[in-house]
Amino acid sequence: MTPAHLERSDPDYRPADFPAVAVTTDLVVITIRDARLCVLLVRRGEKPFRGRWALPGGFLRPTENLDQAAARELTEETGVTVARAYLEQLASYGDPVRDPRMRVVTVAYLALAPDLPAPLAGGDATEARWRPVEQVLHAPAALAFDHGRIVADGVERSRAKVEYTSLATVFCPEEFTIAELRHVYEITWGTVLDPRNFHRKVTGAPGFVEATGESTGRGSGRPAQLYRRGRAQLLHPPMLRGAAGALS
Amino acid sequence: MTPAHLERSDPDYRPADFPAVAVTTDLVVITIRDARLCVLLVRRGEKPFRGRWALPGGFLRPTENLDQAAARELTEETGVTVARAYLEQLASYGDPVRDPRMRVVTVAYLALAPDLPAPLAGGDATEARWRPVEQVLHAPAALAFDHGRIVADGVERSRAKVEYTSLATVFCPEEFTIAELRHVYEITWGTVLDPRNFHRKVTGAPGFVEATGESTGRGSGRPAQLYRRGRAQLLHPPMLRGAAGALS
DNA sequence: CCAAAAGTGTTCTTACTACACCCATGG
DNA sequence: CCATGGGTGTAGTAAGAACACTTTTGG
Repeated sequence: MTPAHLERSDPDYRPADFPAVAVTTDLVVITIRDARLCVLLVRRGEKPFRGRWALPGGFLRPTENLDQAAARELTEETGVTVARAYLEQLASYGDPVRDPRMRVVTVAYLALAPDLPAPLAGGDATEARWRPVEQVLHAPAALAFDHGRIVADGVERSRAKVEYTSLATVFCPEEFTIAELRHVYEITWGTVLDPRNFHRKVTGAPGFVEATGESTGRGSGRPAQLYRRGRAQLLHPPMLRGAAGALS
Repeated sequence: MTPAHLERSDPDYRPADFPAVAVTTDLVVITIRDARLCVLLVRRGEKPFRGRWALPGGFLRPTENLDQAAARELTEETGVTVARAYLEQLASYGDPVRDPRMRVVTVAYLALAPDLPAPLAGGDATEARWRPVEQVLHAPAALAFDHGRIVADGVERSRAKVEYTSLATVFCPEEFTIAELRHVYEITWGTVLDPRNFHRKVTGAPGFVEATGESTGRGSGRPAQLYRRGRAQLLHPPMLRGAAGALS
């Protein structure tokens, strides 16, 4: 078989005729701020949808793959490195009329990050801001393009993933208490969990969290132990959010 | 705000300069044949990778969205309509050198279908065939492009989805016995399940299956009741495949 | 001492496991 | 009658739900 680099240089190998498409990556960056699930939005400085809020994103560059493009956008928009956050591909969106200029297919990524300093403005965004996801879910058409739908998909994925993975810890600082971790679940799901059963479940799940030995005295009441995230990626059995597991 | 059709015709609105990308959809069509999980492959009639086995797929057309492109490919390659099968977006793959001709981003779809007549050849495929997924997972590099990786991702998604959805029924004919449904799980997961507990769990899960009242006498032993798939999409609680739930 | 939050012990209940047992048909 | 697979009953066990109770701090 002919090596790839030879084939690439041979013009006969080009596909006959294909529709011109632009590919972008868009980011659904989710964090917890002021006890609310928030998503990062930027205000568009260009047409179309100039002045409307949209997801951060941009065109795929020639030499980078999809994951690299998303990681680059994340760092550009938030200053956060991939090491400190979590990034995974969400889904692709390619309705023919989703962008009025031309055919654009976007590969959306979901990023989960701890509470961050105020977001950076940059690129074609005149402004950047954290917005509570409830506002977006309630009025998805307020965002540019189909970004309201993408945010909804990202939030749904987040809510599902914290159930059976240890991802809830990426919303917490480096060291955190069990109560702080519980608040992450309560905010993500909009439920109230029993602190006592939650504590037992989290500390009993091997590799979920590991104690630092330190404790914190902030606030009233008995000081809480501090924990770091453990090595486990998956939770067996998962956390439960439904009728069961939640307080009535 | 300016209507979309006006913006589209205004050349000022075009993005300055974006890399030329071709977008394709590829299908991971999975079925059960001869008690094995099988994936549909086509033999390539064109360079690159001429003569190698690959996933069915093709270029996105100007007026269709991603789901429509995948549904069209599915019907073209298998003759199966979307109504009879299950189709969902799997993931997108966009490594810069995954196609030696040019930059190609593919949006892969996962299709689950009941046992089908011999697949159709068509398009640029000289031949089409069902191949046991184990062969592909064992030697992913035997397929063209990165299709081995895509198949692996599709199989993993299938195995996970039958756990908490009622999707296993799409592998069965219109009417099926509980034992046939159990075989779907056993083949998908490569485990052996207790027939008695499986029967109770499936018939006890509301909306999973509904009895037709008919029964079948094929084979020896007591005739089995026939069931149709129910309306439920999700299984609460899920089927279990791990150490628990399987026979030793 | 009291309020407040952290953390433990214990009972109740659900749901899965394992397996004995009965049912209905073909040969 | 026996073999074969379909289907039910039931005791044992793992894990969640609910909640009483103890611990440790600040005021």
